[in-house]
Amino acid sequence: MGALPGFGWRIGYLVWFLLDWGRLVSDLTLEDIAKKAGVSRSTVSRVVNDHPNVREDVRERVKEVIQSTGYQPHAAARSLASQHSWMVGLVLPRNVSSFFTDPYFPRLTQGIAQACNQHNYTLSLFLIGTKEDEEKIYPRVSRKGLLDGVLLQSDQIGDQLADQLIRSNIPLVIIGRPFSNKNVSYIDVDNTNSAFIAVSHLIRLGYKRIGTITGVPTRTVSLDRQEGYIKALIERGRDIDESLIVEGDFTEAGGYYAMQRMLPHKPDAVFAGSDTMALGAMRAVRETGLRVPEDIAFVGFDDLPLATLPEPRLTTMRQPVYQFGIKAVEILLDVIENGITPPRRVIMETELIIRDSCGASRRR
Amino acid sequence: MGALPGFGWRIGYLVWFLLDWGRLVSDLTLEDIAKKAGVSRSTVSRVVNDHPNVREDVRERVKEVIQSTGYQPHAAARSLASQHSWMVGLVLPRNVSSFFTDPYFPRLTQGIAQACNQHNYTLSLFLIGTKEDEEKIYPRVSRKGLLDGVLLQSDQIGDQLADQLIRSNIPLVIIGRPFSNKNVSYIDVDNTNSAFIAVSHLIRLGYKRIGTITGVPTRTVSLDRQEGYIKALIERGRDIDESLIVEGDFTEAGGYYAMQRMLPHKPDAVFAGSDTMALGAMRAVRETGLRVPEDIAFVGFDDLPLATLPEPRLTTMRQPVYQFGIKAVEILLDVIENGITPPRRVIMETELIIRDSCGASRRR
DNA sequence: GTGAAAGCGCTAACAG
DNA sequence: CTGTTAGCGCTTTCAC
Repeated sequence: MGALPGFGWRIGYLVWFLLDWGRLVSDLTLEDIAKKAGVSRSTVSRVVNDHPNVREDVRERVKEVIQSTGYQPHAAARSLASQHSWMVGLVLPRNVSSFFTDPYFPRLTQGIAQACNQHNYTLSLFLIGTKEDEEKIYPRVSRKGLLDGVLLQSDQIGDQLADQLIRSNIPLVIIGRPFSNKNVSYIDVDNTNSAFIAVSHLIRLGYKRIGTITGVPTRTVSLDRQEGYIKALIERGRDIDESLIVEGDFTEAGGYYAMQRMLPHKPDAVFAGSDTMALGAMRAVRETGLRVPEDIAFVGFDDLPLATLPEPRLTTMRQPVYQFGIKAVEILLDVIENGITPPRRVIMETELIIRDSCGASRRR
Repeated sequence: MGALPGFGWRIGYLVWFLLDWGRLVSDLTLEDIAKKAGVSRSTVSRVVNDHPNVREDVRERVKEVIQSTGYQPHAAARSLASQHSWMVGLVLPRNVSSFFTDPYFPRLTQGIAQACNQHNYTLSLFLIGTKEDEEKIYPRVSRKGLLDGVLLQSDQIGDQLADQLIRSNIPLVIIGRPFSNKNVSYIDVDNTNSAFIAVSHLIRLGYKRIGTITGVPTRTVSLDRQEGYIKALIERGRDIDESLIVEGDFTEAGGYYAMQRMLPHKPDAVFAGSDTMALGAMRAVRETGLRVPEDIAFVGFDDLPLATLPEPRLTTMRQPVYQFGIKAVEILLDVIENGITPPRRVIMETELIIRDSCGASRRR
């Protein structure tokens, strides 16, 4: 080919044509850049990856060529050669029927996405919608050469995926307290203690018949918060009235119906397992003509933006949902990049935000 | 090495040790499977990819080996060789401050994720959080060898990313009506006509001072719905009262404040640009002691689950948000797999869902 | 500091 | 129908 200058010229012509034309603007390879900069592939690779061993002027020259051509390394090629994809997966389970009903998950996702942006990782989202999805999820997530690590929202009891992922040894951080796995990194708040504090607050305000709306009983978050509720009552020598413990499902509607079931048992205060359920419950209360907090006081959990909106602003246990996401990614990347082995448990702080719905101001 | 049987044995030993041990369970390559099945790499590749040209019994044998070893092809290697990653990106812009406030986006995302699962594509999520993200987003999304195509929620005026992506020639489907680009595939509803119908409904019910809460004026969806509102009024010979057109931002709080600004101008009905804003607006109305729909009637837009919850159930223009996601993926995969070139525009159907907030029942 | 060379694990002609 | 042979574009020793 070197013997055919005319041919070489035609190639050049073709390339520039394509360069001006769109799609192929950057269909250049390391090789091409190397040629243009008068160095070898290795050197270009080094400057692309910020390796130290490159003379400063050479580095500059190469960088200029990269700039002017808009060269970008081929993601798959790089992954294959380096065994590192710079991608992490976020897996959200099926039971999360509340995914688009409860702002919790969007908020969490936002935090995670933000952290991924910051660290230049690509985020893959695995939403498990159907039972079939659930069965096919493991191979999809664990496929070799796809993800460097995975974030799994999993506090479901008997979560198979969590077990499989742990066994697979892929870097993993669980969001929420896993039910039965001891040897995983996870991030959570102390739900039991937080609930304890929330309910104690209601007790201190003098309420006598304090009920609770729990989440689905298949998640540790529900169990933990319920446990905190019970502990708080017992610590003050109160009896536990089963009729004041009703089950919701973390949705607004769930809170609404749960409250309808609780109302006949005359609670004077309610600790709801989430803000969204608290909102639904308060709606049920209003519909019967009762007032919040005068007739029934409320404390929620989450402190999502919606908590401050409705008329009696919601007293609630704030948990740093967005920060969950940020932190979870940080832990995961630490494992990925530094191979930290011992599982880490991170418990984030919660804070009781006292507003109107608990009646604190009027009870003073 | 063939001359050192002892060494070979040790290798075998090592492999089985690892096989039992977790992470490396599937760190087998095509080559390994080929060896175990007594065929060549190509043949294994063929059965993995369901190519027809494989004898039935050979196919069975290979499949068995694959089953028993839990072999999975290496994603990056496959992408590199086939120039096809089986990944699509979903890009959600920054202006979508409402991402975790308005259930619209979670719902859309769900539809997209569902469709990706179905078609065995991996979904990557790009949430643009900060201005910096915005600047770095194009190279990240367009990186060679990463995505087969991208879904872009873009009806922002002057969306640079959309322009860049179009020029890059990567398969692209835009969700929403792009402001200035003619040559793209996109999927949307007819917002103008839908708003027209919604407002006409209010006119027909006899309301005289019909206001509207618009979305941010930088999105076509806001402009289109406002246009429909104006057209409906003009068609009936009504004057346009500027004081009855107020701007929200697609959040509950935005609707609330917008309504507070509109209230002094005494509307008797309101067309809100989204359900979420309608909810906020209705809250503002309630707080002043006025009733919905007796004093002020409402029609919303979206028909997200929350529309049916509050006391006067919301009359609203239903748009098939989840279906958007499904359909958008289908179009995108069509382009990816069949290289359909001419841009496609898909306009989905809307439907006016009449409930209580418009006062239809009492006006009859 | 820099380049040559050997893969990473797979797909896809091309022979046979 | 099956195996051989080239790569896909990049990283990474290993010499120099």
